[in-house]
Parts: sequence; C-alpha cells; structure tokens
Amino acid sequence: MKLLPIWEERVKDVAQEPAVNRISYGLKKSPRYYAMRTNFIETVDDGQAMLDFALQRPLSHIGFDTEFGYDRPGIVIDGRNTSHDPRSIRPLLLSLVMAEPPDEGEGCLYSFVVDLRKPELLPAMNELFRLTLPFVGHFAKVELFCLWRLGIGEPLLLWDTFIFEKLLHLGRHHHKYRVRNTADEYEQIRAKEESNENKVYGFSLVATCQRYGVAYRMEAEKERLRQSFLTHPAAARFSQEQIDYAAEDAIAAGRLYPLQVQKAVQHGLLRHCETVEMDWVITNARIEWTGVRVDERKRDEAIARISVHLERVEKHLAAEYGIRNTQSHKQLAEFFQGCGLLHKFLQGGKVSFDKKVLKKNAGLHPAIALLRSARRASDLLADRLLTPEFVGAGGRVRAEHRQLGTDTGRQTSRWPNFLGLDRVLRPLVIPEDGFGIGEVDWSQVEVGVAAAMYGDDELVRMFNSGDVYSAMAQHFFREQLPEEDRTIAGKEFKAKHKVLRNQMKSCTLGIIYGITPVGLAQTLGTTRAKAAALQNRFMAMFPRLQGALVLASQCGAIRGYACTISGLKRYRARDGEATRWEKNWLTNHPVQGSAAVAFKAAGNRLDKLYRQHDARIIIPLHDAFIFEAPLNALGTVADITSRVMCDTLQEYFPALRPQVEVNITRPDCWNKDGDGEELERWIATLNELMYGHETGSKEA
DNA sequence: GAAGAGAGCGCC
DNA sequence: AAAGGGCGCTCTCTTC
Repeated sequence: MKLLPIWEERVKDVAQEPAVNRISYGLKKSPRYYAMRTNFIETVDDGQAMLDFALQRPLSHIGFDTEFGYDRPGIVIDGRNTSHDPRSIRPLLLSLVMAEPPDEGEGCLYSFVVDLRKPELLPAMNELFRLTLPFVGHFAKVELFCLWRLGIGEPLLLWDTFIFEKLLHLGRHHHKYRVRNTADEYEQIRAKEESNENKVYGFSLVATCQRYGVAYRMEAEKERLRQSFLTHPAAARFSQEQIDYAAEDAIAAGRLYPLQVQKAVQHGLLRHCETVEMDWVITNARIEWTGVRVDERKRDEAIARISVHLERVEKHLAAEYGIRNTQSHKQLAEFFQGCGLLHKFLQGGKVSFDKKVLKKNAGLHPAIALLRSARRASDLLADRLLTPEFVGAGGRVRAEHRQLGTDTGRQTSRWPNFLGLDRVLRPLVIPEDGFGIGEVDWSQVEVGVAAAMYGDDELVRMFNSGDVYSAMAQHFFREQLPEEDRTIAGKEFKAKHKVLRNQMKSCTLGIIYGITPVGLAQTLGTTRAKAAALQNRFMAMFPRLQGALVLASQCGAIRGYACTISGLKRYRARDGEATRWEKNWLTNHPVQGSAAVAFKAAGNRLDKLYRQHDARIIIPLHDAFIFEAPLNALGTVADITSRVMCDTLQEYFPALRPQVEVNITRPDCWNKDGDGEELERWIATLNELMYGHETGSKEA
C-alpha cells in the first residue's frame, strides 16, 4: 500500500495528542482526529483515507449498520407487516465503527458514515470488507443485502448481535409460557402485554442496549429517523441528524460485541456462535437473496383448474346438502346433527371434523368425500406461493427465512412458507434456464442423532446398518419372522414387511417426541393396552437410551435448559416440576436441535463449496438441501452435497455412519423422489371424484 | 373493525 | 385430566 504524505494537519494533531499517536505515519488524519467526530465520507480521498486508517490501526472489530430505502413498494401482509423483495433494497448510508482495544484503560471507537449512493466510493468499501476482523451488526441480514446490492462481498467474519440475543433467550418466550386461566385478571393482562412487548421489542437494538447498559442516545427519534430513509429523495443531502442516527446504530453494535462475547462465554454459547450460528447468518441471507423461480404459467393453470373444481364441489354441497360454507365448524355440526351422524364425529368429548375423522367416516355419507376434497382444494389455493405479487426481481420468489425461528434452533420460513409447501405444489418451483434442481436428504437423521446424543450403542448399530426401522423390526419381531427375513437387507425388508417396519417407526418417533401409550394406540389403531405393551417391549431394546432420556429431562428441569451437541441451549421460563410438555422438549431439543446445528454447519460449508460451480442452496428443508446448479454440474454438486452432509454429521457424531438420499433425476422442478407429476395427478383425482373416470370437461 | 383464540390444513 | 416435538398460514367465531 502506498503511504500518504504527512500533512501539516496531522503533525499538529500529533503534537497535541502524542499519547494516542503511536503509529500513524501514513495517515492523512490522526486517530485523534477521527475519534472526536462522526466522519462523513463523501469523496474518494476521504474513503481511501478511511481504508488506510482501518488497515493500519490495530482494530479488534468493526460495528456496522446500513440505512436504506426500497425501489419498489412491498406487499402488505397484514396491518403490521410488509414484505419487501430484498433485491429491491436501495442502500443509502453505511455506518462503520472501528473499535481499537485498550492500550491501558478504555479502548477507542472511530465512527464513519459513508454515502453509499456514490459509486466511486465502492472500491474502497469492497477492500474494507475484506479485512479479517469481526464485523458486528444487529440483524445483519439487511446489511448483507445492501452490500450485495452494491456488489460488495460479505465480511469474512461476522457477529450478529440480534441473533446472539435470540440464542441467549431461546425458549423463554414460548407461547405456552403465557399465563394460564387460573391467574387473576390483572396478572393475565400484565403477562400478555409483557409477552407481546418481548416479541416486538425484546431483541431490538434499543432493548438489547438497555439490557447490557450500553447508552443509546437517539431512542426517542429512532422510529422517525428510520422512516425518514424510506422516503428520502434519491439525490437529496442527508441531514446531520440522519448521519448521527446512522452512526449511533453502528456504535451500539460495536459496544455490544465485547459484552455479548463475555456473556457467550458465561453461557457456554461461544463455540456454537463462532462455529455455526454466525456463519449461518450469511448462508441464510444468501438463500433469501437467491429465492426460487416459480413457473408462472403452470401456477396460473393450477389456480384455474383447482378453482373450477372447488366451485363445482361447493355448489353441489350447497344445493344437495345445504352446506354453504365447508370451512364452518358450526354448519358442519348442524348438518351432521340433522343426519343423526354427529356422534360419529366425537373425539375425546369434542366434535371434530378434521381430516382423520372425516376419513374414518368416509363411508357414512356422500357429502364427506366432497368435504375433504373441498378442504384440500381451498387450502392449496390459499397458499402464498400462488400469489403473483410475490414474484420479484428475475422472476423469483423470495421468502423470509427466519434464523432461530423455532425454540429448538430450527429455521422457519414465511411469505410464502417454503418449508411447509404442500408436496403437490412443489413442482411449481423450477430452475433458472440452463440450471437444474436437486435434493439431498439425510436418511433418518434424528434417529441417528438421538442414538448418538443419548449414547445408545444398540441404536447406533441399527442406524449404521442402513435402514434403522428395518433393523429394529428384524430384531424386535425375530421370533415371528421366517429365517431368511431376519437377515435380508433393509431395503428388501422395507418392501416385504411394511406393517412391522411402520410399527417400529411409530415407536421410534414416539421416543423422540415423547408419545404416550394413548397417543401410540391412536396412531397404530390399536388398543391402549397393546400399545403400552409394545412401547415397553420396544424400550427394552434400548436400556441406555431409556435411562439417558429420564436423566435428560430431570437434570434439564433442574438446571433450566436442554442442550445440543454444540452447546446451543433451550431455556425454561419457570422453575419447579416440569410439565409434560417441558419434559418432552427437554428430551427432544438435544435431538432436533443438534440435527439443526449439524444441518447449518453443513449448509455453511456448501455455501462456500458451491461457489466454484455456480450452484446455490435454494431451500434448507430441516434435513435436506434443495439446490440449483448448472445442468452440467448437477451431478458434481449433488456429490459435494452428499459428502459434506455425511462428513459434517459424522464430525459431530463420530460413531455414526450417515447416509443420504440423492434426487437429481428430474431436475426441471422441485419434486419428491424424481416424480414431478404430483400436481397433475392430484388434479386427476379431483375429476375422478366428481365424474367417475371420465376426466375432463363434461359439465355436472 | 381489529385482535385473538381455536380448529384445521400442510411441512420436517 | 390429558395423552406427540417443532413450525406457518387461513379461516371462523368471539370479544373488545
């Protein structure tokens, strides 16, 4: 780097403050100069000087924040929420706070605000973000969007103060902790308000600063100033107040960082943050930034065909049976009362018209099949993936992917909810031209994780054998199985003894989720006594697991949290005896949470390894990665994905021999097992329902 | 009219 | 007395 000439001004500063200036040979302005003000950067010279400063000072970390508007209006979700295409973000200001560790006593913060509307400043910014020191932001996802919009690469090391707060309080605000009916009215109202406040403001920058005793000077003006950027005229100058406000957020993030790291150490969370969660902020942001392409023609056709069907079914139900609204519990109750069938819909003392009950009673009345079909049709039509407004830049839909959206550490997604997208609608997701879509799933990952987390060698052995449920069934039912079936391969057994294998599957998931004999009896359609006996015999296969589960819930209840393999914790919000629900999640979290941790770790690697192949993750599906890659690289990318997923899980759990299932056989759309015709086939069944086998246009 | 509870669908 | 972990989302019905 070229050193800049020493200026008179700097010499003067040095003379005034010799103690601060140890090594500022090349600097245009002295550290003291920068330390005394918010430095607004508008020119190339100033930008370069700032970069030189950052390169030459022994900084510990950099706090950063952006102010921005949007090129396009967002989609109004409800009264409180608007969804913006991240690609429409319009960066305005970048604030940076460079933190210098203390020589003795207190450290020093140097504050800069950069006008991002000036393209000539961007090369220096690009350089700056290549610095190998932590960049600290609060909800850094939007900062990353601003950088990417400007063609600036993300920082190599990132710390998100918002994500850390989420981690630190994981589980504490679960809705089931809201006050029960027994509490008096005042208590209820107070708890409700508190819970709402926590949800909305709990992890905001201001609230976070308050918790850490960090001064935040512009709290009263924050909302007004934040808004001011959304409507800021393109070329207008920024007011000093706007600049100060931008600086304040970066300063706050910069101040929070060392305090949060200290807290992380106290809670045993530091490793988790540094090895998984903070990198996932970048991976996750890129997934959101990428989005998925939707086949708009196929979508519109699907909407039309499903709507036609729904209208016909509804008309029929209204005309023949007087059911005007299939979604009204009240109307259904009246109707079935009239038929004298209402007692058939009793479930545990309550009348229920859910899918299971309707299916059970399908033969009782011709209206029931129509009801089911209408339900399904209106559910599909209501999916937000079908909303044309969500299609943003490049013909892609970008959902919000919420990191730590669940209290176990999993992700959630919304607007639209990709993670919960009905199988039938998945084929509407298609790749960019010249690309293909692939999917790699971990096989039975939670069973393996449960085995390893709870140290049960027998369950580990069965997991490692290939098909864990087949292995269980072969052992469990060994006396009733013909000799040759006791040792055949898992895949073969699966096909031959589906019922036996399914029993094992239900029992296994039952362990993971804490099912009772009553629940098991319901799923298996057997008596309570038989289910209880089955469960007992099943658990007897895994004594180690049984003991470890009891220990996990008891110790967890006492210390107040459950913990994953990486140290990620889910906390209780009360003391004392754990409820059934708490006992269940105390044993489940180490499993679901650890799987989520390994999944993110794998995703972080893929995010980097994909780059050489121009591939990208499009949907992180809890235990499967859906990716998009150039058609000629699809196989390679699938191999990388498989390898990384297996390796990562094995690194967390060295005893496991993980397996994956690869699906790249129909790369023209997202599908299950290379199918791709899910939607068409479902629509065909509609026609069958209404008109027998004559599918098509004949009017009813 | 807004907000919340409850039921019910879908996903892992 | 209930009886399976984690979610998003829509719809109905009630309440304020």
